[in-house]
Amino acid sequence: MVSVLSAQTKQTQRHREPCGACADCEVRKMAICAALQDDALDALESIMTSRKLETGEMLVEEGAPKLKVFSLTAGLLRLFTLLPDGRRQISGFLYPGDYLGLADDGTYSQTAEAVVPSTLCSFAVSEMDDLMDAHPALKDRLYVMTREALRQSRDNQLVLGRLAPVEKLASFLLVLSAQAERIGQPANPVHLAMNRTDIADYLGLTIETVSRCFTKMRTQGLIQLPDANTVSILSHRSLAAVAGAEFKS
Amino acid sequence: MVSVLSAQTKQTQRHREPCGACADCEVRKMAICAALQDDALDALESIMTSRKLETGEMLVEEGAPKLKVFSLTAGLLRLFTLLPDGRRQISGFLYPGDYLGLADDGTYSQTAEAVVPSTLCSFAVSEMDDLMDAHPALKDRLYVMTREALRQSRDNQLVLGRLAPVEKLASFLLVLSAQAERIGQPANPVHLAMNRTDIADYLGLTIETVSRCFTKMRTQGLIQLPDANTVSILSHRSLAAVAGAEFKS
DNA sequence: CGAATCTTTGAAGGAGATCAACTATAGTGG
DNA sequence: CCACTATAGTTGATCTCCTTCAAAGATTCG
Repeated sequence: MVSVLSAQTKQTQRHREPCGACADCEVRKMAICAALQDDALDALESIMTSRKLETGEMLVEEGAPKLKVFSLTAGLLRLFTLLPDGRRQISGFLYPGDYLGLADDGTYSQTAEAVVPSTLCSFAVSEMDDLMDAHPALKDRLYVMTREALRQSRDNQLVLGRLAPVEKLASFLLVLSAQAERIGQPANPVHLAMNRTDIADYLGLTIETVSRCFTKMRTQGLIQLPDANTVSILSHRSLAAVAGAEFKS
Repeated sequence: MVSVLSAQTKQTQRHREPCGACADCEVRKMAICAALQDDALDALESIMTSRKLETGEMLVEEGAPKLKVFSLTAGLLRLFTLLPDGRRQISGFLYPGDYLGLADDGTYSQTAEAVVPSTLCSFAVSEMDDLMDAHPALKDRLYVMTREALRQSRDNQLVLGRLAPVEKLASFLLVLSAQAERIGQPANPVHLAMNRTDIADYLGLTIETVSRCFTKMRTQGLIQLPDANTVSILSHRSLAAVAGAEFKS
Protein backbone atom coordinates (compact mmCIF):
# COMPACT_ATOMS: atom_id res chain seq x y z
CA MET A 1 0.00 0.00 0.00
CA VAL A 2 2.71 2.42 0.96
CA SER A 3 4.78 1.59 -2.08
CA VAL A 4 1.77 2.07 -4.31
CA LEU A 5 1.16 5.53 -2.92
CA SER A 6 4.74 6.60 -3.26
CA ALA A 7 4.74 5.36 -6.82
CA GLN A 8 1.71 7.47 -7.50
CA THR A 9 3.37 10.53 -6.09
CA LYS A 10 6.44 9.93 -8.16
CA GLN A 11 4.40 9.51 -11.32
CA THR A 12 2.17 12.47 -10.73
CA GLN A 13 5.18 14.73 -10.67
CA ARG A 14 6.33 13.58 -14.07
CA HIS A 15 4.35 15.76 -16.46
CA ARG A 16 4.34 15.06 -20.19
CA GLU A 17 7.69 13.52 -20.78
CA PRO A 18 8.70 14.15 -24.36
CA CYS A 19 9.14 10.54 -25.42
CA GLY A 20 6.99 7.53 -24.57
CA ALA A 21 4.21 9.66 -23.16
CA CYS A 22 0.60 9.02 -24.12
CA ALA A 23 0.51 11.96 -26.53
CA ASP A 24 2.64 10.23 -29.11
CA CYS A 25 1.75 6.65 -28.19
CA GLU A 26 1.40 4.32 -31.15
CA VAL A 27 -1.66 2.59 -29.78
CA ARG A 28 -3.38 5.63 -28.33
CA LYS A 29 -6.30 5.21 -30.70
CA MET A 30 -6.89 1.54 -29.92
CA ALA A 31 -5.95 0.81 -26.35
CA ILE A 32 -7.84 1.52 -23.18
CA CYS A 33 -7.01 5.19 -23.75
CA ALA A 34 -9.06 5.37 -26.92
CA ALA A 35 -12.25 7.37 -26.59
CA LEU A 36 -11.03 9.14 -23.46
CA GLN A 37 -11.25 12.89 -22.93
CA ASP A 38 -8.05 14.80 -22.32
CA ASP A 39 -8.58 15.05 -18.58
CA ALA A 40 -9.17 11.33 -18.23
CA LEU A 41 -6.14 10.61 -20.36
CA ASP A 42 -4.02 12.91 -18.23
CA ALA A 43 -5.25 11.18 -15.10
CA LEU A 44 -4.52 7.81 -16.61
CA GLU A 45 -1.05 8.87 -17.64
CA SER A 46 -0.37 10.19 -14.17
CA ILE A 47 -0.73 6.76 -12.58
CA MET A 48 1.06 4.93 -15.36
CA THR A 49 4.50 3.40 -15.15
CA SER A 50 6.33 1.78 -18.03
CA ARG A 51 7.59 -1.74 -18.09
CA LYS A 52 9.63 -3.85 -20.50
CA LEU A 53 9.74 -7.60 -20.88
CA GLU A 54 12.33 -9.90 -22.39
CA THR A 55 11.38 -12.82 -24.60
CA GLY A 56 9.85 -15.58 -22.49
CA GLU A 57 9.62 -13.41 -19.39
CA MET A 58 6.56 -14.00 -17.23
CA LEU A 59 4.44 -10.95 -16.48
CA VAL A 60 1.75 -12.42 -14.23
CA GLU A 61 1.05 -15.92 -13.00
CA GLU A 62 -2.27 -17.71 -12.70
CA GLY A 63 -3.54 -17.58 -9.13
CA ALA A 64 -1.40 -14.64 -8.04
CA PRO A 65 -3.21 -11.66 -6.52
CA LYS A 66 -4.17 -9.13 -9.15
CA LEU A 67 -2.30 -6.02 -8.04
CA LYS A 68 -1.54 -4.55 -11.42
CA VAL A 69 -3.16 -4.34 -14.81
CA PHE A 70 -1.39 -3.60 -18.07
CA SER A 71 -1.83 -2.14 -21.48
CA LEU A 72 0.46 -3.55 -24.13
CA THR A 73 2.10 -0.90 -26.30
CA ALA A 74 4.55 -3.04 -28.26
CA GLY A 75 5.38 -6.72 -28.60
CA LEU A 76 3.27 -9.82 -28.08
CA LEU A 77 2.07 -11.75 -25.03
CA ARG A 78 0.59 -15.21 -24.69
CA LEU A 79 -2.15 -15.92 -22.16
CA PHE A 80 -2.36 -19.53 -21.08
CA THR A 81 -3.36 -22.17 -18.57
CA LEU A 82 -1.32 -25.23 -17.62
CA LEU A 83 -2.57 -28.64 -16.57
CA PRO A 84 -0.67 -30.50 -13.84
CA ASP A 85 0.80 -32.87 -16.43
CA GLY A 86 2.20 -30.03 -18.49
CA ARG A 87 -0.44 -29.71 -21.17
CA ARG A 88 -0.91 -26.08 -22.08
CA GLN A 89 -3.78 -24.18 -23.63
CA ILE A 90 -3.06 -20.71 -24.92
CA SER A 91 -6.39 -18.90 -24.76
CA GLY A 92 -5.15 -15.96 -26.75
CA PHE A 93 -2.38 -13.61 -27.73
CA LEU A 94 -2.25 -9.98 -26.65
CA TYR A 95 -1.29 -7.47 -29.34
CA PRO A 96 -0.38 -3.81 -28.97
CA GLY A 97 -3.42 -1.96 -27.66
CA ASP A 98 -4.73 -5.01 -25.77
CA TYR A 99 -5.33 -4.94 -22.06
CA LEU A 100 -4.25 -7.51 -19.50
CA GLY A 101 -6.62 -8.04 -16.59
CA LEU A 102 -10.03 -7.87 -18.26
CA ALA A 103 -11.20 -11.26 -17.03
CA ASP A 104 -9.71 -11.18 -13.58
CA ASP A 105 -11.32 -10.48 -10.22
CA GLY A 106 -8.92 -10.56 -7.31
CA THR A 107 -6.47 -13.05 -8.76
CA TYR A 108 -5.13 -13.59 -12.24
CA SER A 109 -6.97 -16.43 -13.93
CA GLN A 110 -4.17 -17.13 -16.38
CA THR A 111 -0.45 -16.77 -16.83
CA ALA A 112 0.96 -14.17 -19.22
CA GLU A 113 4.39 -14.34 -20.84
CA ALA A 114 6.17 -12.26 -23.45
CA VAL A 115 6.47 -13.99 -26.81
CA VAL A 116 8.87 -11.30 -28.03
CA PRO A 117 10.43 -8.30 -26.23
CA SER A 118 7.49 -6.16 -25.19
CA THR A 119 6.69 -2.85 -23.58
CA LEU A 120 3.66 -2.14 -21.45
CA CYS A 121 1.94 0.53 -19.45
CA SER A 122 1.47 -0.69 -15.91
CA PHE A 123 -1.23 0.45 -13.48
CA ALA A 124 -1.85 -0.38 -9.85
CA VAL A 125 -5.30 -1.92 -9.57
CA SER A 126 -6.19 0.26 -6.59
CA GLU A 127 -5.35 3.41 -8.49
CA MET A 128 -7.09 2.21 -11.60
CA ASP A 129 -10.22 1.48 -9.57
CA ASP A 130 -10.16 5.00 -8.13
CA LEU A 131 -9.69 6.41 -11.59
CA MET A 132 -12.63 4.44 -12.93
CA ASP A 133 -14.85 5.93 -10.25
CA ALA A 134 -13.70 9.41 -11.21
CA HIS A 135 -13.94 8.80 -14.94
CA PRO A 136 -16.86 6.59 -15.96
CA ALA A 137 -15.64 6.66 -19.56
CA LEU A 138 -12.67 4.60 -18.44
CA LYS A 139 -14.86 1.91 -16.95
CA ASP A 140 -17.06 1.95 -20.02
CA ARG A 141 -14.02 1.50 -22.21
CA LEU A 142 -12.86 -1.49 -20.20
CA TYR A 143 -16.34 -2.95 -20.33
CA VAL A 144 -16.40 -2.66 -24.12
CA MET A 145 -13.01 -4.35 -24.33
CA THR A 146 -14.21 -7.14 -22.04
CA ARG A 147 -17.23 -7.82 -24.23
CA GLU A 148 -14.96 -7.89 -27.24
CA ALA A 149 -12.67 -10.37 -25.47
CA LEU A 150 -15.65 -12.55 -24.60
CA ARG A 151 -16.82 -12.68 -28.21
CA GLN A 152 -13.30 -13.57 -29.28
CA SER A 153 -13.02 -16.32 -26.69
CA ARG A 154 -16.31 -17.82 -27.84
CA ASP A 155 -15.16 -17.70 -31.44
CA ASN A 156 -12.11 -19.62 -30.29
CA GLN A 157 -14.36 -22.25 -28.74
CA LEU A 158 -15.84 -22.84 -32.19
CA VAL A 159 -12.38 -23.10 -33.71
CA LEU A 160 -11.18 -25.52 -31.03
CA GLY A 161 -14.29 -27.65 -30.92
CA ARG A 162 -15.43 -27.91 -34.50
CA LEU A 163 -12.71 -27.01 -36.99
CA ALA A 164 -10.34 -29.52 -38.58
CA PRO A 165 -6.58 -28.82 -38.26
CA VAL A 166 -6.18 -27.13 -41.65
CA GLU A 167 -9.29 -25.09 -41.00
CA LYS A 168 -7.91 -24.03 -37.65
CA LEU A 169 -4.63 -22.93 -39.16
CA ALA A 170 -6.27 -21.10 -42.06
CA SER A 171 -8.54 -19.31 -39.63
CA PHE A 172 -5.55 -18.43 -37.46
CA LEU A 173 -3.62 -16.96 -40.38
CA LEU A 174 -6.57 -14.83 -41.40
CA VAL A 175 -6.96 -13.52 -37.87
CA LEU A 176 -3.25 -12.75 -37.72
CA SER A 177 -3.46 -10.93 -41.01
CA ALA A 178 -6.42 -8.84 -39.91
CA GLN A 179 -4.71 -8.12 -36.61
CA ALA A 180 -1.53 -6.93 -38.32
CA GLU A 181 -3.57 -4.57 -40.45
CA ARG A 182 -5.35 -3.29 -37.38
CA ILE A 183 -2.11 -2.11 -35.84
CA GLY A 184 -0.92 -0.53 -39.06
CA GLN A 185 1.28 -3.30 -40.43
CA PRO A 186 1.06 -4.99 -43.82
CA ALA A 187 -1.76 -7.53 -43.90
CA ASN A 188 -0.23 -9.82 -46.38
CA PRO A 189 3.14 -11.23 -45.73
CA VAL A 190 2.04 -12.34 -42.27
CA HIS A 191 4.84 -12.46 -39.74
CA LEU A 192 4.56 -15.26 -37.19
CA ALA A 193 6.08 -13.87 -34.01
CA MET A 194 5.20 -17.04 -32.10
CA ASN A 195 6.73 -20.45 -32.66
CA ARG A 196 5.07 -23.72 -33.71
CA THR A 197 4.57 -24.83 -30.12
CA ASP A 198 2.63 -21.65 -29.36
CA ILE A 199 0.47 -22.11 -32.45
CA ALA A 200 -0.16 -25.74 -31.54
CA ASP A 201 -1.08 -24.89 -27.96
CA TYR A 202 -3.39 -22.17 -29.19
CA LEU A 203 -5.20 -24.35 -31.74
CA GLY A 204 -5.32 -27.55 -29.70
CA LEU A 205 -2.92 -29.45 -31.97
CA THR A 206 0.61 -30.88 -31.90
CA ILE A 207 3.54 -29.09 -33.49
CA GLU A 208 3.87 -31.89 -36.04
CA THR A 209 0.29 -31.41 -37.17
CA VAL A 210 0.79 -27.66 -37.40
CA SER A 211 3.87 -28.18 -39.53
CA ARG A 212 2.10 -30.67 -41.78
CA CYS A 213 -0.82 -28.30 -42.24
CA PHE A 214 1.55 -25.51 -43.28
CA THR A 215 3.12 -27.86 -45.79
CA LYS A 216 -0.27 -28.96 -47.09
CA MET A 217 -1.41 -25.36 -47.55
CA ARG A 218 1.83 -24.56 -49.33
CA THR A 219 1.47 -27.58 -51.59
CA GLN A 220 -2.09 -26.58 -52.42
CA GLY A 221 -0.93 -23.14 -53.46
CA LEU A 222 -2.73 -21.30 -50.70
CA ILE A 223 0.37 -19.83 -49.09
CA GLN A 224 4.11 -19.44 -49.51
CA LEU A 225 6.66 -19.92 -46.73
CA PRO A 226 9.79 -17.86 -47.54
CA ASP A 227 10.94 -18.80 -44.07
CA ALA A 228 9.29 -20.56 -41.17
CA ASN A 229 8.04 -17.32 -39.66
CA THR A 230 6.74 -15.61 -42.76
CA VAL A 231 3.52 -16.62 -44.48
CA SER A 232 2.56 -15.08 -47.77
CA ILE A 233 -1.14 -15.49 -48.42
CA LEU A 234 -1.60 -16.23 -52.11
CA SER A 235 -5.38 -16.30 -52.11
CA HIS A 236 -7.23 -14.69 -49.27
CA ARG A 237 -10.43 -15.99 -50.82
CA SER A 238 -9.37 -19.64 -50.96
CA LEU A 239 -7.88 -19.45 -47.51
CA ALA A 240 -11.18 -18.16 -46.14
CA ALA A 241 -12.97 -21.02 -47.88
CA VAL A 242 -10.60 -23.50 -46.22
CA ALA A 243 -11.22 -21.86 -42.85
CA GLY A 244 -14.64 -23.49 -42.88
CA ALA A 245 -16.11 -20.25 -44.19
CA GLU A 246 -16.15 -19.38 -40.53
CA PHE A 247 -14.22 -16.23 -41.12
CA LYS A 248 -16.31 -13.10 -41.45
CA SER A 249 -14.36 -10.51 -43.36
CA MET B 1 -39.20 2.96 -30.54
CA VAL B 2 -42.85 3.73 -30.07
CA SER B 3 -43.64 0.18 -29.07
CA VAL B 4 -40.82 0.22 -26.58
CA LEU B 5 -42.12 3.31 -24.88
CA SER B 6 -45.66 2.02 -24.70
CA ALA B 7 -44.35 -1.20 -23.20
CA GLN B 8 -42.53 0.82 -20.59
CA THR B 9 -45.66 2.72 -19.69
CA LYS B 10 -47.63 -0.47 -19.36
CA GLN B 11 -45.02 -2.03 -17.13
CA THR B 12 -44.51 0.98 -14.95
CA GLN B 13 -48.15 0.90 -14.02
CA ARG B 14 -47.95 -2.67 -12.79
CA HIS B 15 -46.69 -2.32 -9.22
CA ARG B 16 -45.59 -5.36 -7.22
CA GLU B 17 -47.70 -8.11 -8.61
CA PRO B 18 -48.20 -10.77 -5.99
CA CYS B 19 -46.66 -13.66 -7.91
CA GLY B 20 -43.61 -13.67 -10.18
CA ALA B 21 -42.45 -10.28 -9.00
CA CYS B 22 -38.82 -9.72 -8.09
CA ALA B 23 -39.55 -9.83 -4.37
CA ASP B 24 -40.11 -13.56 -4.33
CA CYS B 25 -37.93 -14.44 -7.33
CA GLU B 26 -36.00 -17.66 -6.96
CA VAL B 27 -32.83 -16.27 -8.50
CA ARG B 28 -32.98 -12.82 -6.93
CA LYS B 29 -29.75 -13.44 -5.06
CA MET B 30 -27.76 -14.60 -8.07
CA ALA B 31 -29.02 -12.87 -11.18
CA ILE B 32 -28.35 -9.36 -12.39
CA CYS B 33 -30.57 -8.17 -9.55
CA ALA B 34 -28.18 -9.44 -6.90
CA ALA B 35 -26.35 -6.70 -5.02
CA LEU B 36 -28.85 -4.06 -6.09
CA GLN B 37 -30.44 -1.58 -3.69
CA ASP B 38 -34.21 -1.54 -3.39
CA ASP B 39 -34.62 1.54 -5.58
CA ALA B 40 -32.52 0.06 -8.34
CA LEU B 41 -34.41 -3.20 -8.08
CA ASP B 42 -37.73 -1.36 -8.29
CA ALA B 43 -36.53 0.49 -11.35
CA LEU B 44 -35.37 -2.73 -12.93
CA GLU B 45 -38.66 -4.44 -12.20
CA SER B 46 -40.57 -1.52 -13.71
CA ILE B 47 -39.05 -2.07 -17.15
CA MET B 48 -39.22 -5.85 -16.97
CA THR B 49 -41.60 -8.05 -18.90
CA SER B 50 -41.90 -11.79 -18.51
CA ARG B 51 -41.41 -14.30 -21.25
CA LYS B 52 -41.77 -18.06 -21.57
CA LEU B 53 -40.12 -20.41 -24.04
CA GLU B 54 -41.08 -23.89 -25.20
CA THR B 55 -38.49 -26.63 -25.64
CA GLY B 56 -36.41 -25.93 -28.71
CA GLU B 57 -37.78 -22.44 -29.17
CA MET B 58 -35.31 -19.85 -30.41
CA LEU B 59 -34.94 -16.73 -28.31
CA VAL B 60 -32.41 -14.73 -30.32
CA GLU B 61 -30.52 -15.42 -33.51
CA GLU B 62 -26.91 -14.70 -34.33
CA GLY B 63 -26.59 -11.50 -36.36
CA ALA B 64 -29.98 -10.08 -35.40
CA PRO B 65 -30.03 -6.59 -33.91
CA LYS B 66 -29.76 -6.67 -30.13
CA LEU B 67 -32.99 -5.02 -29.04
CA LYS B 68 -33.61 -6.99 -25.87
CA VAL B 69 -31.59 -8.59 -23.14
CA PHE B 70 -32.77 -11.33 -20.81
CA SER B 71 -32.32 -12.77 -17.38
CA LEU B 72 -33.14 -16.45 -17.11
CA THR B 73 -35.29 -17.31 -14.08
CA ALA B 74 -36.09 -20.95 -14.81
CA GLY B 75 -35.12 -23.54 -17.37
CA LEU B 76 -32.02 -23.90 -19.53
CA LEU B 77 -30.76 -22.25 -22.71
CA ARG B 78 -28.02 -23.21 -25.12
CA LEU B 79 -25.83 -20.57 -26.76
CA PHE B 80 -24.28 -21.66 -30.02
CA THR B 81 -22.76 -20.84 -33.39
CA LEU B 82 -23.40 -22.72 -36.61
CA LEU B 83 -21.02 -23.25 -39.50
CA PRO B 84 -22.41 -23.14 -43.04
CA ASP B 85 -22.11 -26.92 -43.32
CA GLY B 86 -24.18 -27.49 -40.20
CA ARG B 87 -21.46 -28.08 -37.64
CA ARG B 88 -22.47 -26.55 -34.35
CA GLN B 89 -20.48 -25.37 -31.36
CA ILE B 90 -22.36 -24.74 -28.16
CA SER B 91 -20.29 -22.17 -26.31
CA GLY B 92 -22.24 -22.56 -23.11
CA PHE B 93 -25.49 -23.21 -21.34
CA LEU B 94 -27.43 -20.54 -19.49
CA TYR B 95 -28.81 -21.53 -16.10
CA PRO B 96 -31.31 -19.68 -13.89
CA GLY B 97 -29.71 -16.42 -12.82
CA ASP B 98 -27.65 -16.13 -15.99
CA TYR B 99 -27.93 -13.16 -18.30
CA LEU B 100 -28.25 -13.19 -22.06
CA GLY B 101 -26.57 -10.34 -23.90
CA LEU B 102 -23.32 -9.94 -21.98
CA ALA B 103 -21.05 -10.37 -24.98
CA ASP B 104 -23.08 -8.51 -27.54
CA ASP B 105 -22.70 -5.01 -28.93
CA GLY B 106 -25.35 -4.03 -31.41
CA THR B 107 -26.11 -7.49 -32.74
CA TYR B 108 -26.33 -10.89 -31.09
CA SER B 109 -23.11 -12.81 -31.63
CA GLN B 110 -24.73 -16.19 -31.06
CA THR B 111 -28.05 -17.97 -31.26
CA ALA B 112 -29.93 -18.90 -28.09
CA GLU B 113 -32.51 -21.67 -27.83
CA ALA B 114 -34.44 -23.20 -24.96
CA VAL B 115 -33.23 -26.68 -24.02
CA VAL B 116 -36.28 -27.14 -21.75
CA PRO B 117 -39.31 -24.93 -21.11
CA SER B 118 -37.92 -21.72 -19.68
CA THR B 119 -39.01 -18.42 -18.22
CA LEU B 120 -37.12 -15.18 -18.52
CA CYS B 121 -37.21 -11.55 -17.59
CA SER B 122 -37.00 -9.46 -20.73
CA PHE B 123 -35.65 -5.91 -20.97
CA ALA B 124 -35.49 -3.47 -23.86
CA VAL B 125 -31.86 -2.57 -24.45
CA SER B 126 -32.64 1.13 -24.69
CA GLU B 127 -34.39 1.10 -21.33
CA MET B 128 -31.69 -1.02 -19.76
CA ASP B 129 -29.05 1.42 -20.99
CA ASP B 130 -30.95 4.33 -19.45
CA LEU B 131 -31.28 2.41 -16.23
CA MET B 132 -27.56 1.66 -16.13
CA ASP B 133 -26.83 5.37 -16.39
CA ALA B 134 -29.17 6.04 -13.49
CA HIS B 135 -27.92 3.15 -11.38
CA PRO B 136 -24.18 2.51 -11.72
CA ALA B 137 -24.56 -0.57 -9.52
CA LEU B 138 -26.48 -2.18 -12.35
CA LYS B 139 -23.69 -1.60 -14.83
CA ASP B 140 -21.15 -2.82 -12.30
CA ARG B 141 -23.15 -5.98 -11.79
CA LEU B 142 -23.26 -6.65 -15.52
CA TYR B 143 -19.56 -5.99 -15.77
CA VAL B 144 -18.85 -8.53 -13.02
CA MET B 145 -21.02 -11.09 -14.78
CA THR B 146 -19.22 -10.42 -18.07
CA ARG B 147 -15.82 -11.02 -16.48
CA GLU B 148 -17.14 -14.23 -15.00
CA ALA B 149 -18.43 -15.31 -18.41
CA LEU B 150 -15.04 -14.54 -19.94
CA ARG B 151 -13.22 -16.69 -17.40
CA GLN B 152 -15.68 -19.49 -18.05
CA SER B 153 -15.23 -19.25 -21.80
CA ARG B 154 -11.46 -19.42 -21.42
CA ASP B 155 -11.80 -22.45 -19.17
CA ASN B 156 -13.83 -24.00 -21.93
CA GLN B 157 -11.03 -23.32 -24.38
CA LEU B 158 -8.78 -25.45 -22.20
CA VAL B 159 -11.36 -28.22 -22.10
CA LEU B 160 -11.90 -28.13 -25.85
CA GLY B 161 -8.28 -27.84 -26.83
CA ARG B 162 -6.41 -30.03 -24.39
CA LEU B 163 -8.66 -32.55 -22.63
CA ALA B 164 -9.30 -36.08 -23.87
CA PRO B 165 -12.96 -37.12 -24.36
CA VAL B 166 -13.36 -38.82 -20.97
CA GLU B 167 -11.67 -35.88 -19.30
CA LYS B 168 -14.04 -33.51 -21.07
CA LEU B 169 -17.08 -35.44 -19.93
CA ALA B 170 -15.84 -35.82 -16.36
CA SER B 171 -15.15 -32.09 -16.22
CA PHE B 172 -18.58 -31.38 -17.65
CA LEU B 173 -20.32 -33.53 -15.05
CA LEU B 174 -18.47 -31.80 -12.23
CA VAL B 175 -19.43 -28.40 -13.57
CA LEU B 176 -23.05 -29.51 -13.87
CA SER B 177 -22.98 -30.80 -10.32
CA ALA B 178 -21.55 -27.57 -8.96
CA GLN B 179 -24.04 -25.56 -10.98
CA ALA B 180 -26.98 -27.57 -9.66
CA GLU B 181 -25.80 -26.91 -6.13
CA ARG B 182 -25.44 -23.23 -6.90
CA ILE B 183 -29.12 -22.93 -7.74
CA GLY B 184 -30.18 -24.90 -4.71
CA GLN B 185 -30.58 -28.34 -6.21
CA PRO B 186 -28.97 -31.59 -5.11
CA ALA B 187 -25.36 -31.78 -6.29
CA ASN B 188 -25.16 -35.47 -6.60
CA PRO B 189 -27.62 -37.24 -8.73
CA VAL B 190 -26.89 -34.88 -11.62
CA HIS B 191 -29.81 -34.37 -13.95
CA LEU B 192 -28.87 -33.92 -17.61
CA ALA B 193 -31.47 -31.57 -19.03
CA MET B 194 -29.71 -31.55 -22.41
CA ASN B 195 -29.41 -34.47 -24.79
CA ARG B 196 -26.30 -36.25 -26.10
CA THR B 197 -26.14 -34.05 -29.18
CA ASP B 198 -26.00 -30.94 -27.01
CA ILE B 199 -23.27 -32.44 -24.86
CA ALA B 200 -21.31 -33.49 -27.95
CA ASP B 201 -21.62 -30.05 -29.53
CA TYR B 202 -20.54 -28.44 -26.29
CA LEU B 203 -17.49 -30.64 -25.78
CA GLY B 204 -16.39 -30.87 -29.40
CA LEU B 205 -17.18 -34.58 -29.75
CA THR B 206 -19.66 -36.85 -31.53
CA ILE B 207 -22.69 -38.29 -29.78
CA GLU B 208 -21.25 -41.78 -30.13
CA THR B 209 -18.09 -40.77 -28.34
CA VAL B 210 -20.12 -39.11 -25.59
CA SER B 211 -22.14 -42.27 -25.16
CA ARG B 212 -19.06 -44.47 -25.09
CA CYS B 213 -17.43 -42.23 -22.51
CA PHE B 214 -20.50 -42.51 -20.29
CA THR B 215 -20.33 -46.27 -20.61
CA LYS B 216 -16.62 -46.31 -19.86
CA MET B 217 -17.08 -44.20 -16.74
CA ARG B 218 -19.90 -46.46 -15.62
CA THR B 219 -17.80 -49.56 -16.23
CA GLN B 220 -14.95 -48.04 -14.24
CA GLY B 221 -17.26 -47.45 -11.31
CA LEU B 222 -17.06 -43.66 -11.47
CA ILE B 223 -20.74 -43.10 -12.12
CA GLN B 224 -24.09 -44.83 -12.31
CA LEU B 225 -26.68 -44.21 -15.01
CA PRO B 226 -30.15 -45.06 -13.62
CA ASP B 227 -31.45 -43.59 -16.85
CA ALA B 228 -29.82 -41.74 -19.72
CA ASN B 229 -30.47 -38.35 -18.14
CA THR B 230 -29.46 -39.07 -14.58
CA VAL B 231 -25.86 -39.42 -13.50
CA SER B 232 -25.01 -40.55 -10.02
CA ILE B 233 -21.46 -39.59 -9.12
CA LEU B 234 -19.99 -42.44 -7.11
CA SER B 235 -16.66 -40.82 -6.39
CA HIS B 236 -16.32 -37.09 -6.75
CA ARG B 237 -12.65 -37.50 -6.02
CA SER B 238 -11.93 -40.05 -8.74
CA LEU B 239 -14.04 -38.12 -11.21
CA ALA B 240 -12.01 -34.99 -10.51
CA ALA B 241 -8.84 -37.00 -11.05
CA VAL B 242 -10.14 -38.18 -14.41
CA ALA B 243 -11.03 -34.62 -15.36
CA GLY B 244 -7.32 -34.00 -15.81
CA ALA B 245 -7.18 -32.57 -12.31
CA GLU B 246 -8.27 -29.45 -14.11
CA PHE B 247 -11.24 -29.03 -11.86
CA LYS B 248 -10.73 -26.68 -8.94
CA SER B 249 -13.18 -27.55 -6.19
C1' DC C 1 -49.63 -50.40 -29.63
C1' DG C 2 -46.71 -48.34 -33.04
C1' DA C 3 -44.03 -44.50 -34.89
C1' DA C 4 -40.52 -41.44 -33.95
C1' DT C 5 -36.66 -40.05 -31.51
C1' DC C 6 -32.86 -40.83 -28.64
C1' DT C 7 -29.24 -43.66 -26.93
C1' DT C 8 -26.23 -47.40 -27.06
C1' DT C 9 -23.30 -50.69 -29.23
C1' DG C 10 -20.65 -52.77 -33.02
C1' DA C 11 -17.40 -52.79 -37.02
C1' DA C 12 -14.47 -50.42 -40.12
C1' DG C 13 -11.79 -46.65 -41.53
C1' DG C 14 -9.12 -42.57 -41.20
C1' DA C 15 -7.05 -38.65 -39.15
C1' DG C 16 -4.19 -36.91 -35.87
C1' DA C 17 -0.86 -38.22 -32.15
C1' DT C 18 3.26 -40.34 -31.04
C1' DC C 19 7.84 -41.78 -31.76
C1' DA C 20 11.87 -41.08 -34.33
C1' DA C 21 15.08 -39.17 -37.48
C1' DC C 22 16.61 -35.63 -40.30
C1' DT C 23 17.21 -30.61 -41.75
C1' DA C 24 17.71 -25.83 -40.96
C1' DT C 25 18.74 -21.91 -38.37
C1' DA C 26 20.82 -19.35 -34.85
C1' DG C 27 23.96 -18.71 -31.32
C1' DT C 28 28.75 -19.88 -29.05
C1' DG C 29 33.24 -20.31 -28.41
C1' DG C 30 37.60 -21.81 -30.19
C1' DC D 1 35.71 -17.36 -39.66
C1' DC D 2 34.33 -21.73 -38.98
C1' DA D 3 33.22 -25.80 -36.63
C1' DC D 4 30.19 -27.10 -32.82
C1' DT D 5 26.09 -27.11 -30.28
C1' DA D 6 21.52 -26.18 -29.24
C1' DT D 7 17.05 -25.13 -30.64
C1' DA D 8 13.35 -25.10 -33.92
C1' DG D 9 11.05 -27.01 -37.75
C1' DT D 10 10.04 -30.60 -41.09
C1' DT D 11 9.23 -35.20 -42.62
C1' DG D 12 8.45 -40.17 -42.16
C1' DA D 13 6.44 -44.50 -40.07
C1' DT D 14 3.44 -46.43 -37.00
C1' DC D 15 -0.27 -46.71 -33.94
C1' DT D 16 -4.10 -45.43 -31.38
C1' DC D 17 -8.20 -43.29 -30.73
C1' DC D 18 -11.97 -41.02 -32.44
C1' DT D 19 -15.07 -40.66 -36.25
C1' DT D 20 -17.97 -42.67 -39.45
C1' DC D 21 -21.30 -45.86 -40.91
C1' DA D 22 -24.64 -49.13 -39.46
C1' DA D 23 -27.91 -51.40 -36.64
C1' DA D 24 -29.94 -52.66 -32.54
C1' DG D 25 -32.17 -51.31 -27.97
C1' DA D 26 -34.75 -47.93 -25.16
C1' DT D 27 -37.89 -44.29 -24.32
C1' DT D 28 -41.49 -41.10 -25.45
C1' DC D 29 -45.71 -39.71 -27.29
C1' DG D 30 -49.63 -39.73 -29.99
